[in-house]
Amino acid sequence: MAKDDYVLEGQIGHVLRRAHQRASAIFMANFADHGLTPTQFAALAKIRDEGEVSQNHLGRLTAMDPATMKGVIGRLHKRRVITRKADPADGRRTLWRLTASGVRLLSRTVTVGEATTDATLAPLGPKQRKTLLDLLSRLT
Amino acid sequence: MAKDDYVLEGQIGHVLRRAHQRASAIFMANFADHGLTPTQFAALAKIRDEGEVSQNHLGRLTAMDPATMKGVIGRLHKRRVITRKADPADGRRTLWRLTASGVRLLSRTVTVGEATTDATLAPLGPKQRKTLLDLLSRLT
DNA sequence: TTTACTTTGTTTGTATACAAACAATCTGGG
DNA sequence: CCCAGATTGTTTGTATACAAACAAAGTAAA
Repeated sequence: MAKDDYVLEGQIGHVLRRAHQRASAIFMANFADHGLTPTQFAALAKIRDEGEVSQNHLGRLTAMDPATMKGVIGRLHKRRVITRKADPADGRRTLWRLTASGVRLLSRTVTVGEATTDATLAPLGPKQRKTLLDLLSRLT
Repeated sequence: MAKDDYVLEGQIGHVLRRAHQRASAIFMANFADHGLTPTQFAALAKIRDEGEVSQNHLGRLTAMDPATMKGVIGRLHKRRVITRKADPADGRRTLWRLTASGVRLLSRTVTVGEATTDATLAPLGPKQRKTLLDLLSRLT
């Protein structure tokens, strides 16, 4: 194998980047009416799961950098779908929770999220979908 | 299945995002000495494959938006690993090719790229790697 | 040839994504 | 109690990523 036989399309990083691009595009198309990005939706869903959660902890749950999390939280807050509260037990923490509007937005979009996964995985059969999810999870 | 049974970890978009994050992190660690990002490396490799290529066409080959391509090209140009040339046959086009320095940089890093793919796929066996690549390719 | 459409590259604006440095706060060990 | 070290959130800077709007240049059809 010569040094210059490098084929971009065989590199897992490149293939992952393209697959993620495609998934994001489908997501954005499906959520256009709701004005939510994939990370914003992920944050909303996790906040609901937790009920109340600090900014950094939410970042860990959704795999977002603290700096990235700040931006995502800021935009959700500006839209009034989440509210902040000081943590009485820890002066450093800000606790976030859904507003009534946020609860409505989320319950309105959960099915859209599922449709998005379905559309993204459309080229694969049920067994292959499971295999893909499984293999991808193992990379983490 | 109730509306609020949405599990973030089962959404293909989220799983792809995390896998891509991990692959990028491994790439950046491996290429730290060479100061190349995944997209910059992809662009270099494709320019070498093509010999000479226009900016937009390179973008299609590497799956990059024209606006994104401009930034990537600009940074590679600033580093003097690629040079521009007007296309004599089409006044709109800018043709890009590797400089001698770019050729050296690429031949020095091809093995690093392969090591990166290998490290990223480390949790999987040979057969599983092939399956993953195949399934991901089909999503595109 | 003239007009309509397309392609190429640029610019602006928004949204991740992360490194690095920082202040405020909390925790555990002595 | 005190202090070293860790955690939380912020800020700055760099690098994708893409929508939208645009000017310049090419193409094809009438």
